[in-house]
Amino acid sequence: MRVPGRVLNCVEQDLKKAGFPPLAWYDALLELSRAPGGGMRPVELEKQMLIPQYSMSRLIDRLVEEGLALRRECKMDKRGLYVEITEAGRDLQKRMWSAYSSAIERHVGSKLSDADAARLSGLLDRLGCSCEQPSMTPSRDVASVR
Amino acid sequence: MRVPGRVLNCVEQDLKKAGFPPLAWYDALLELSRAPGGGMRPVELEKQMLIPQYSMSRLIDRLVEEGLALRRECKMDKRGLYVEITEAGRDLQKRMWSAYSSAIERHVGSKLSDADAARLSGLLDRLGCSCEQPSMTPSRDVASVR
DNA sequence: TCAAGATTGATGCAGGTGCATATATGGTTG
DNA sequence: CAACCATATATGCACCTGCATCAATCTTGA
Repeated sequence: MRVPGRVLNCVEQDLKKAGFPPLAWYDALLELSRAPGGGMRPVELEKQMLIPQYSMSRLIDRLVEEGLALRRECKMDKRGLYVEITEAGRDLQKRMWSAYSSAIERHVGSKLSDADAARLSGLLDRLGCSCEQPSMTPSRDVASVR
Repeated sequence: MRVPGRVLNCVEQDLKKAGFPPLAWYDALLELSRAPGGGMRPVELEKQMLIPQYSMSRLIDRLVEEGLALRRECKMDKRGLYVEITEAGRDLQKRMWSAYSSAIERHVGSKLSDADAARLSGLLDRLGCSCEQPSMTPSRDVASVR
């Protein structure tokens, strides 16, 4: 049970040693860079990355502080906002990928054949279903269907 | 990569909902309960659990605070100490096991056949090797073999 | 034997995370 | 359209973690 966490941790360490921010930053920047127009709603990002709402809020804080993304108002829904990746953000994402990919190769790729990696991935997929994040909404009593 | 962490997290949540402390407490109590005389050195525990030294130091703090273990002086090596599990500790470990095992069944066992679980375990084992914890000791230049 | 270095364990501090809750806006229903 | 509930995001607080470092005690080599 502890192995995957440690492997992921090793990858994070490699990134840190290379002077890069945590993997969560990469994930967010990657999602944003793929979004049409380079922007999306925090809620979307949360769902993609499967992290809790407050965690996303703070991640965005940090990205914005570092000039990697910016918050724009959302005209469709005034409760929300759009997060938009900046050029600096796109650039960092690309530079991180080189360190990230070599870390993956070092800690995973070099230890598993492609076939084994596929088997592992398949087995883990079966574990993953129905393992939801608390979603942070009290989500009242689901008993009554209205 | 994120699936195993989330599964482990689900198990932790189940334990918490049942009013139990974190899994790390269980692991430590289990190791201690198996030690001859119910006691061992923190350094040993660290190696077993693969957690950093300061983390173990604080885990012991908490176990002792809760009366689950106690620190005894180590006559062989006055730098160190012995951690000894108490009756309350043994009792908690046993009670946690029932919640723990059913959580494992719910989040893992029910999703994988025994054969698949064995396959998964085998694949993960291959990833695990050489993925060491920083061991917290500056561990000078390993270059010179003396 | 003694100084230099290694090992054991603890801890102050900065930063991250979860929980609960706040604020603002949207949606629905009677 | 008013009262209510839902959704989107932010934040105060307590706790946990990692890092760096400390003090005390071994160990070793000259």
